[in-house]
Amino acid sequence: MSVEAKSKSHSIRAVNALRALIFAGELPPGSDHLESELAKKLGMSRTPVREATLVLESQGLLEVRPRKGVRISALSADDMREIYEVLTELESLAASLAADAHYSEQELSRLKSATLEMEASVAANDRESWARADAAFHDELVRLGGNKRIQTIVSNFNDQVRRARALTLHMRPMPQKSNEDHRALYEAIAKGDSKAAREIHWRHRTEAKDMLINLLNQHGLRRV
Amino acid sequence: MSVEAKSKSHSIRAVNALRALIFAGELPPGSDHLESELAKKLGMSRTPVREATLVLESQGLLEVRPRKGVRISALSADDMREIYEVLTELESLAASLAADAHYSEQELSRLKSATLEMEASVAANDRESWARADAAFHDELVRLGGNKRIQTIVSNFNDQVRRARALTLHMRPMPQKSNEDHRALYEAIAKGDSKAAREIHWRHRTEAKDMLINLLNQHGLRRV
DNA sequence: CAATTTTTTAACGTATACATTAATAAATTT
DNA sequence: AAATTTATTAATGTATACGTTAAAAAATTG
Repeated sequence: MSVEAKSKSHSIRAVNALRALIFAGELPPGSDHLESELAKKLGMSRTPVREATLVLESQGLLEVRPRKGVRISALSADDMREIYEVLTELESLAASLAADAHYSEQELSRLKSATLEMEASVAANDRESWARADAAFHDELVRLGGNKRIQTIVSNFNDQVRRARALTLHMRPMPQKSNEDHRALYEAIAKGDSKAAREIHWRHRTEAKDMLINLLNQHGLRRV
Repeated sequence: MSVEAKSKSHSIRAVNALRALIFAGELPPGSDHLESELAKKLGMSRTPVREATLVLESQGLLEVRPRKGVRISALSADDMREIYEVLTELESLAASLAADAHYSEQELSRLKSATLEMEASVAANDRESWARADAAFHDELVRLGGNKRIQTIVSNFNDQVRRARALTLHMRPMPQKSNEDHRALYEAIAKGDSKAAREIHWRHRTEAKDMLINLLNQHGLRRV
């Protein structure tokens, strides 16, 4: 039995299933879908589907447009800039908080191992594996920050830009510089230097934002 | 006919009505309420009420606890710290963005008038009026930042700490220093000095956070 | 034929009936 | 009487019926 099928309610299963369909590109950005279609596709009635769409709308993944169906969100370069501005700021805060927490090496081990994985991935020229380690690094960073609100917001926003990241992953040069940033950030956190941690990550994210937006523009990806 | 009654759907009216009941303290923090009770109170069926509770849950105002009713969120001092950390960071970013936008005096007029109102309120020893002007100032600041995502998050978080602010409004000394901060921030934005704008507002919010948390602790307000 | 009005259609919003299931109470056992 | 099992209750989760209403299609008018 799949994980989804174990979920208590159809409503929760609908949220997970719709997210999965969106991330898989089966419900592409900008496309419209009637409640009844989605209900049929998910094998349930409209009620739990409606509830799921409200939740996903509040997370910015789609928009409920009465009588026109739900529209899967399509982000412009400007939307991307807005989201990255917030991600930059909140992750930098998390980095600063993590440094102030004075974690032991033991407690920072997952952060460390993510940096090692990234370095190995770059050496092996494996972008997919690098992207997974990069995501793990950022997740762990935010977790170490210890602020649950930041975790929730960052998680939502990462969902929203997931497609754009996937699209541009193979357009980028191998992230050599990025790995140096991660290592420097790790050191700052281990030393408890919150000011440095904040600044290193802020620059790191700002550069990533500019890179992403330039790539989208260069490749004529108006909305993703 | 009231504004709420004009709203298209019962579902939207339920969201507004429940928010109003929460802010008015009629649904106090920590209290539980069955869907059917709320439906009866709002004069509609459970369906739109359920939809409203899902929306409000995603905004952090309540928690849906199956078979135990919805529980109105009660924030601890630590929750408050988390929320203020995020508010501090995002409003500071908004201040920085506003400065970078190089607005004209005309465009900054509402920000200016809010500072004047605050000064008049302090002179008149009128805390309620000061609080309204302060809220207007912060709203306008975030609006001038121009980032819609920041506006949404800040608005949600302000809703969550609204009760705590109201509770502590009359425990505070008259906000003399606060007005000086606002004036300095206005000047920094008018000059286009984004670094100063960010730092001034960051300190301002950090001090407000410490003040609020101290007041809650001193007065034994464990959860609000 | 264009513009307007009327009619039709169908998607949504809501109420309601019912199935499900967690929590409680009652009964039974030890 | 305590512990366990069984039965009951009631709140939720879901499906469905139906009224409402926006959009589309058809009919009418100028």
